[in-house]
Amino acid sequence: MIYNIKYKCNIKLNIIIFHIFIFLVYFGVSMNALIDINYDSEDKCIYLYLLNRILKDTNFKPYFYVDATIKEINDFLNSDEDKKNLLNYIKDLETVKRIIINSNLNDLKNRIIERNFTKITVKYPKDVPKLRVLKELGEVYEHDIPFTKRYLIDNDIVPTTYYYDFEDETRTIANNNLPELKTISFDMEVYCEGREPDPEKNPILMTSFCSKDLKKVITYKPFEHEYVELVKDEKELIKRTIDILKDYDIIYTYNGDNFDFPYLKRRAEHFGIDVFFDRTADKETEIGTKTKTQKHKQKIKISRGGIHLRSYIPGKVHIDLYPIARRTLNLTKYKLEDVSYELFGVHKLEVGHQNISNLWNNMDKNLVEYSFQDAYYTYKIGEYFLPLEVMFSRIVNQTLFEVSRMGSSQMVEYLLLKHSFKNNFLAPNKPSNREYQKRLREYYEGGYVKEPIKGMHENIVSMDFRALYPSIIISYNISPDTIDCKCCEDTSEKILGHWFCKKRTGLIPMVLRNLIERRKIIKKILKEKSSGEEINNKDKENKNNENEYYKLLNYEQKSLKILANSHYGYMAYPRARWYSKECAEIITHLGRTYIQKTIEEAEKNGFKVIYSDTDGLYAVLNKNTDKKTLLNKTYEFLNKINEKLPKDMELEFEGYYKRGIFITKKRYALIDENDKITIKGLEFVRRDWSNIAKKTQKAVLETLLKEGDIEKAKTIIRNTITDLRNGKIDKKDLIIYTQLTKDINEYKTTAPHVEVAKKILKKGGRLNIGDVIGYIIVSGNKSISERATLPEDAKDYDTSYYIDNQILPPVLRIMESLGISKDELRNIDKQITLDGFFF
DNA sequence: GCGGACTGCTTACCT
DNA sequence: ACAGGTAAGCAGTCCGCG
Repeated sequence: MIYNIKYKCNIKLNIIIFHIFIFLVYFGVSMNALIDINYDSEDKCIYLYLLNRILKDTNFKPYFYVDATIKEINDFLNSDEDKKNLLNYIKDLETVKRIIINSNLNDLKNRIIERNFTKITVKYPKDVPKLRVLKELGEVYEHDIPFTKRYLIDNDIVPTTYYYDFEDETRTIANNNLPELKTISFDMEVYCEGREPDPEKNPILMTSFCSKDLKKVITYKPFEHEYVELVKDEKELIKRTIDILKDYDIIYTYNGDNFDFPYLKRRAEHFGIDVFFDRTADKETEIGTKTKTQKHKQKIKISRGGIHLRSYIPGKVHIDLYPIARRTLNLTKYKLEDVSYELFGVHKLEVGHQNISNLWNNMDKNLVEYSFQDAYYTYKIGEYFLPLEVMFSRIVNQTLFEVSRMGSSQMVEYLLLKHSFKNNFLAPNKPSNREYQKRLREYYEGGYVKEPIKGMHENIVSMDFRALYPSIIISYNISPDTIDCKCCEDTSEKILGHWFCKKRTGLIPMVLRNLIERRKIIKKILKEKSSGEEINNKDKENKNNENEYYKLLNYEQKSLKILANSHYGYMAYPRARWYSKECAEIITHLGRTYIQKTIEEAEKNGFKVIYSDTDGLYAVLNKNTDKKTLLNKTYEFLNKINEKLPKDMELEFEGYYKRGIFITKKRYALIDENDKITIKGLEFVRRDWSNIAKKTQKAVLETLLKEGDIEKAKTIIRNTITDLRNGKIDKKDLIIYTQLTKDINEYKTTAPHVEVAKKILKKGGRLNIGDVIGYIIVSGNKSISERATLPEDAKDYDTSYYIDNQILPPVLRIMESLGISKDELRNIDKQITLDGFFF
């Protein structure tokens, strides 16, 4: 009820805010949101890129901390002539009180200590590394936080969020809306002859764009296609491309980080064109003084970030959707075509890279259509992923550009850095390489997995702990800054010999509680909404605004969940600043204790627990229990358990299933009342099995789960084998996909996908770590690896390999779990041999 | 010398 | 470039048999 009132207020408030907004716009003051931030080393200042304005800040200076007194620092720097030079870089030395975490658990001093450090403020970001020699005096802290990220943390600016008046110091957030960003997708076709295109030689043929109100393909050959804009030559094409992109805030690409932008830049340089993306309408304002200055130059920067490139344009948000798709979706492969099929169920036009030069030479307008479709789907995928990325950007407090390139551990780290700053902590340093190596060798036990009772079960219920690890962290206040605190040594219960502070909430539990509480509120609002959906009868426009509002809440809720679930893994991540193996170990230990206790209790209450993994379990009651009794007993049991659990922990009802087949740990299949089948771990869900093997397994499972008909299952297997023998199987269904997880030279063993990778390289192709390789096993008597062949080169396929190594093992494992003897199964194949004989 | 058992490396899944 | 737990395939080696 309370939330219902709140939600109604929100809607009213939104309307009021909207009117205020109109009022402010009218009188020349408008809400604004930050979309990017950049430090310009020529102008020596921070540029804040707002929606339609650039602000300049020359006041904020880089700084870091040293564990030494000002006098010690001065003496040190004056000790010889070389060091004296360093004094020039220092703008200010100041003694400040900060809280530091003592991470040495053998040291029985207090876990956290508040004491003096020297804050060293320098003139320019590049001066910080020069002054790192001060570590000879004492530990240096927060010296490696990038300046622009530091700016956002210290000034508490939430990117991609509307403020009433951005230039007002109090900076009040106006609403939850997505900023009105002008978004465009961009894609490029390049001339290539089978090999990887070379930017020194191969020209750009066309560039395509798609946005809300623009569909365009620029090229310099008169193709007949409605979207074509004809220019004189490649040089004009590049100029025009830059010109179009200038006026957008967000540029979506698919692999633009590593291909499109680096290539565009190289070609532009080749023609002597400057790759500047200044927006024509931009005005620059000095913070505080509000004086207009000269137009700013937004030049593209291609930098190296680990093994990958990053293509950054100051003031714009380049979102490369490829890495986002890789980590957000679980697919067999990740070409643009695969991702658009997954998200929209449509097959886009494909031409294959090797054919591009042909289509170009023949002036085939399919090339234009293909190119445009690339841009079109890139745009659609971009719009699909954007809201979630915006939410991450707001919660983590970093720009869209950065956040869209971060893994979850990095997001957690920036979230913690922000709260660490707010609470006057000094952030722990990243581990040295030596420390990293040491951490890599530290092992600890994870979740508990119960050996399943193999075979078919009926009337199954599943229950699981809601956010097990996060709730344990909060309940026990587990954090590197609360473990083994001096103040609670005598009063706390010991877990694996450790204990946690009872007087002060730790950094990680604090952050987690924030995330979880916010998510609870959102979930409640969304629940109220869906239950009140029919009753509400408002006019259309209001309804649309409302839906938008709820959609965003749903994205926020999702991002909160992802971030909350990443904290446990973060603490065990060897490169983490707030690394604590002890904390991680205790979390999993408590997790094991809780699930094992729950299993025990379930058994005591008449349940038979079929299977359990980490935070949940599947159970059945006696054979003849009907569904209603089962569910009643389950809820009764849940109540009983939840009464005993800490208040932040909860065992939840997950689902009811008619039937389930359990094969081994982590491998099982279930069917619910609506005949919806869930398959876990089996070959069907793995990419490194041929489609024919997966399809057969799925069909067998379906028959067994729906009808329990073993004979019918055998027939399916028999038919597939016959089809294989008769060569009736589509080539596509024979391809096996395997990911390349390291450099080709680092493999210690021969493996099919590695051998195929070598063949690709020989043909002049290029491969990256992470690429997925598809291959078919062709006939012959050499090893499987030697017979693994690129699908386009495969002339036939090895029937017996596909029968014995692909079709049979996955289905036979299922049949065996049902207690069918090996002898009986052998007959399946024999009968076919006979069939073949008689034909 | 032969063939199954075992081992190490590798991948992709589950939570 | 978030964790550990797990099954399973392929290549290569071991090992018992005779």
